[in-house]
Amino acid sequence: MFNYSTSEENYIKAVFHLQQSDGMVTTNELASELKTKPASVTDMMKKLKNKKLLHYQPYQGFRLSHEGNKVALGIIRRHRLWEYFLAEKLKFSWDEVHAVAEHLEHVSSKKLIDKLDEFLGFPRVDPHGDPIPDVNGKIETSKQVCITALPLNKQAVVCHVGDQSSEILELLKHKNIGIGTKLEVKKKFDFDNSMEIKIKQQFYNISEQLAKNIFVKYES
Amino acid sequence: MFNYSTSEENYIKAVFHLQQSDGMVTTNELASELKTKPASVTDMMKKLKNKKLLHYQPYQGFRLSHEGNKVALGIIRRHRLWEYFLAEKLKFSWDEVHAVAEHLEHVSSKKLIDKLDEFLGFPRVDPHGDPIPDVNGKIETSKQVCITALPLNKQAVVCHVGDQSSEILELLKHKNIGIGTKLEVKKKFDFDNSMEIKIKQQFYNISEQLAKNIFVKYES
DNA sequence: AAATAAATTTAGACAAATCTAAAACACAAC
DNA sequence: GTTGTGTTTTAGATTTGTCTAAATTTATTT
Repeated sequence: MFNYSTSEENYIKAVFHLQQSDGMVTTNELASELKTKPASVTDMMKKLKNKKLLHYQPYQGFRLSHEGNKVALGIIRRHRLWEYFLAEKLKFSWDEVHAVAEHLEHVSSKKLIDKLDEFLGFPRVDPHGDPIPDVNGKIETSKQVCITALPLNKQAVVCHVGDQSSEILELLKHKNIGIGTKLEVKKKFDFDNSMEIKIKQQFYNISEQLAKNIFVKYES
Repeated sequence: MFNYSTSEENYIKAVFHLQQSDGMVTTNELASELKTKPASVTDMMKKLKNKKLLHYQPYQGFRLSHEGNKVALGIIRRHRLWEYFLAEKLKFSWDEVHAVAEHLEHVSSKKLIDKLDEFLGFPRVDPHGDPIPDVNGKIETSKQVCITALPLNKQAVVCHVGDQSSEILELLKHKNIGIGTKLEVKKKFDFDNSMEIKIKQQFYNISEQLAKNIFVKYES
């Protein structure tokens, strides 16, 4: 409907992501997510409140309004479609798509995005397994499970990776783990919460930090 | 090498285009091209001079330095590759590509552009017939002729359109004129410099303004 | 060569987005 | 219920890009 600056869009997107887990988002959380200062966050939150994109009472944290959520889903749609395009058509590797998509997502032409969607064949998930909102902002919520909660010896398929930093993606590439990879948890160690998983007859050791970022669906 | 703001890039691009015809570009020319005020132009010219992208002595007009030209060609490469992508892959019509490419051109990832170029099959000209600079900024200069200078009854092929406004492109679409269209000038009228051209057994009347914007190559 | 007109530059102001440092607030601990 | 700590907000400054209005320079005309 309206157009927002690159900066506004980045704040909106960050609030959207943080409120998934936290419900209410705080100033410090947002500042560290966006690598900016708390004072800057407050300034922007006032602005977005004026534009009715979020609910915010001083000192009480914030969450997106209905309108704010719609805007966020639009940005996420653009981001994930570009990621898909970069990986699928331009053959970017898994860990490179995110950074470039961060820029492309701010080019906001509805027609561009809808035609891109069509050109790509209406993909449902991006290269990290995250669902892509459709034209109306509807997003698929699949019941995925973190491998820390997976029972032993149960076959499952990687469908999502939590973190998007190039560090984690580099590590996963090294261990041959990607979206669609079939795996089984063979052992869990209580000492450090690390685990051993099996992929194609090969065994790998996974740290707790890494495990927390790998999500799977059961084989269907 | 370095990164420039969207605003800086727009000024650089505009100077590049204006100096093709004029040699030396003036403050007012640039201001009207960019729909801004002369004072803003002066401010930006000082900045670009400091960055050694252009030659400029107060009151003497300006032209791009060697470095400035290289930067300009990079921007033009991005713009025209995106235009080609939009028209060829996303099926945008001729008159829609320019506006969207204006935004995409500012996403400056060398890898993105080089991979896009490869994906598109290294096209040589954009949908308006303008040549696309290669990775090294080299640009094809073809000896094209404006139809105002075309002898009567000589077969020629449209290869370029001067103006890029959606108005002119809409008009051309209506008359079935596009890149690759074969035409012949049948008559010129001295009164208003309008002319009659023939396309596929059909005759069309072309105003002086329009004729000045249509460029052709002779049939080969 | 002086006067006038046009183009260009300067000076000062403003909006957006950011920052630092100081003040205000919330809340847990005593 | 006062105190203290950490969080959040305010106040004021900065940078980028823009503008208006005034001053300056260049060009034109007589």
